[in-house]
Amino acid sequence: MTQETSKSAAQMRKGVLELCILRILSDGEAYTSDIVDALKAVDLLVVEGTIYPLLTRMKNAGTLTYRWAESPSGPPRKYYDMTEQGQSLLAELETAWDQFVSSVNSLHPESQS
Amino acid sequence: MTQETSKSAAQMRKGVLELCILRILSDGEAYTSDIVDALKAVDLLVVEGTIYPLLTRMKNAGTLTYRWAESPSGPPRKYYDMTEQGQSLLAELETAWDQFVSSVNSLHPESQS
DNA sequence: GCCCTGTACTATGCAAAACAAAGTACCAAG
DNA sequence: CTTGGTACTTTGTTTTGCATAGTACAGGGC
Repeated sequence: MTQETSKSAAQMRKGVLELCILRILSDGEAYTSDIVDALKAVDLLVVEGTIYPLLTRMKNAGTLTYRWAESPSGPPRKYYDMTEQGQSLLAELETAWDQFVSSVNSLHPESQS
Repeated sequence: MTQETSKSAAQMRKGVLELCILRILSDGEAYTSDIVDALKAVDLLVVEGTIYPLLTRMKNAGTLTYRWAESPSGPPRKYYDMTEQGQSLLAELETAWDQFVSSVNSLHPESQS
C-alpha cells in the first residue's frame, strides 16, 4: 500500500467507524481495547487518538452508555454498550452504508466488471 | 434520511470521491457537469464547492489532465481525462475500496446476516 | 449595444473526523 | 518505592466535503 492509498484508506474510514463500533457492540458490551482488537481483526486499523474521542462523542450524543469495571490485572476499564437510540442509529447507518456501497459500485467501469 | 445519517453519508463520501471520479473518467473524458450528473445518477450528491477543488487537487497531483473546449451554447468547458498515473491510482483505489468494504462487512452482526 | 439568464469555473472559510503526540492515572510485580 | 504495562484524556494538526460569494462567458431579448 503506497502512501497515497493509505491516506485514501484513512479518508474512507471517516463516517464509517461509527457504524463499525455499533456493529461490534451489537454483540454485547465491550471496552476500548476489545473494540480496537475487533477492528484490527478485520484490517481496520484505528488508533487511540481516534477511538477515544469517537467513543466519547457517541456517548455524548446518546448513542452509547458506559460503566466502569475493575480490570483483571490493570487499571479500571470503561465498558460501552448501545442505548436504544444507538440501536435506531445502527439500523439507519446500515441502510446508509448499503446504499452508499451500492452507489459507488454502480459506477464500476463496464470493461472491468 | 435524518440529519444524523445525512451527515454520516457526507463523511462516508470522504476518501471515495476520488475513486468515483476516476471510474467515471475511465469511460472517457468528461467535464465537471458531466461528472456531477454521473454521480447524481447513482445518488451520490456532490456540490460545486467539493467537485471543483477536488478536480483541481487531482490535476495538481498528476492524476488528471484537462483541455479547454468550446461549449455548444455557453462558456468554455474544462474536459478532464486520466493520466497514466491516474490509471495506476485507479487500480490501487479499486483494491483499497474492495478491501475496505470487505473489512466493514466482516463486522456484520451474525444475527442480521 | 445593454441587460438578463443560464452555465461554468474560482476562491475562501467552515465543519467534521481521523490521526499524532503528550500527558494522567491505575494496577501489579520486583 | 520504582518500573512496566494498561487504560483513558487532552490538544493540536491534517485532510476533505460543504457553504458561500464571486468572476467569466455565451446567447437571447429589448
